[in-house]
Amino acid sequence: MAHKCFDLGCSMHNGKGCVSTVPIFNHLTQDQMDEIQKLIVTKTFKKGETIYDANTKSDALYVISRGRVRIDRITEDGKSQLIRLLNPGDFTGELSLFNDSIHDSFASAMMNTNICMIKREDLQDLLNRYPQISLKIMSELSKRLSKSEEQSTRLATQKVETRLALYLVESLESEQSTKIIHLGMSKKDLASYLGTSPETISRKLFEFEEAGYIKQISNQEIELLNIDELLMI
Amino acid sequence: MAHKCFDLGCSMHNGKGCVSTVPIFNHLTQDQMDEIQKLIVTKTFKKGETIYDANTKSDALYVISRGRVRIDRITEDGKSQLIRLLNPGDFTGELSLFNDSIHDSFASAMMNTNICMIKREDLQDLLNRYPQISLKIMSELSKRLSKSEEQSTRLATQKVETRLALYLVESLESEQSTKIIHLGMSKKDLASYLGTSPETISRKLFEFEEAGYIKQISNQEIELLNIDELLMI
DNA sequence: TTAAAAACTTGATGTACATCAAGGAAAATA
DNA sequence: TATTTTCCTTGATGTACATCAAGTTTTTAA
Repeated sequence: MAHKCFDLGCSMHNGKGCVSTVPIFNHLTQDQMDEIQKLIVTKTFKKGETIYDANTKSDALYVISRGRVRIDRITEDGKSQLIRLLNPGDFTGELSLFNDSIHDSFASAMMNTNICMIKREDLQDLLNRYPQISLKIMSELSKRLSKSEEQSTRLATQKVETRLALYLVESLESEQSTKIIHLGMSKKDLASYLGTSPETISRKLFEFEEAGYIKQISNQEIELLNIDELLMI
Repeated sequence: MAHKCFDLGCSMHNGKGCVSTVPIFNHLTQDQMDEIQKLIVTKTFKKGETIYDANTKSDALYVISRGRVRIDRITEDGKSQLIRLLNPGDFTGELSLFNDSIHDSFASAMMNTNICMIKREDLQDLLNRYPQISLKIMSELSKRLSKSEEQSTRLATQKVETRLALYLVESLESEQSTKIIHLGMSKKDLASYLGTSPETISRKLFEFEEAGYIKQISNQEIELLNIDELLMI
């Protein structure tokens, strides 16, 4: 489970750089991690800055070291959807890395963010020498594929209400004991992610609150009062 | 580009088995392919038979050798969606293979189908010795991820009309010269895949035909008459 | 600290699409 | 070939949700 990093005070930065903290590398020996660290270029992005654009062909693996990154997709006719949020330890850039293809989405920093970049050739070399890294990447890619397909199925078959309720409950799972979830994004972005409009999010949350299922504490904080009922929607 | 195999007369079967025909293995030397072939168990499934179920934990990679396979996802409340069709050369099973996780979807044969199966331990061993195979798998997984995210974005932002038009045009790309596409599935299944109802598919195709964009030749064959207009929808 | 810009809420209205129903066509099975 | 089953079509009706609009609050930036 990736360590969540919602505010600027939080940091995974340490003397060793980011290799030792990310799941795809931190299972290696110290010597191997030191070797990889030398190949890494760390870049800092300010809030709102673009990390890569759709239709560009940047050959690198991007690993989030500190901060938070959003991935958006643009349709043929200019609409956009938020498809993923990346927290420290997560990576992106795989499509243009393994496919001689251009990026099909764009990545931007949601707060001040540090990113570790490894060039395509360097990574290929690592993958050839340490097959374990490939296994980690395949594990991560297949998990993401599964989540993405689940999202498709929900968009295809469920009402907004249901998608929202499931989203709330699943957000809780990462933070234990307390029943307060931090959306970590605006409701406008949540609407985009769930394939609906901000107005509908607003109204549905109001309905949930009226029914006693949740309590809206602040714009991005929600307390879940009745998880069982939420799951029944 | 995978060789498409729509009817029973078509076959990729040959004396060497399926290793030499599938993209994730056919770049290896003959000796290596022969070695892999020995690890493979070939299974035959009749039309309609289940290959694996959701919630089972079968540790194998499934590579389609001959025939056609569908992957469906079931939601918490019992609705289902067709999410992928597999043709010869395609593989599945990766989630439970790389993650100690159970299948989150189920696979069934759409026609009589031959499948090559490799056990988890055997594959892990191969991946350790031939890192090239991992690269092919990562390439394939990231392409599928990209397609799945694109599908999400379309479901989230586009009208049924648009999704259908795009589907028709993109179906053509695999078959050159002629402008006739073979759906390869019932309209009921197409509706499920596109996140709509069979009735709506029926009506939209009728509208496309009325507008002169397409001609419905038979239930699963459609001639595209005006691709540019279809892309403008 | 104040001004400006986003984000959020709530109401009113419209529409794309689901669902139900029932007859007809095609496909599967015996 | 006959018979059953599944699939497809077309109409009628209902609804979940988008969109527009305008006021309000929160956040950001100067």
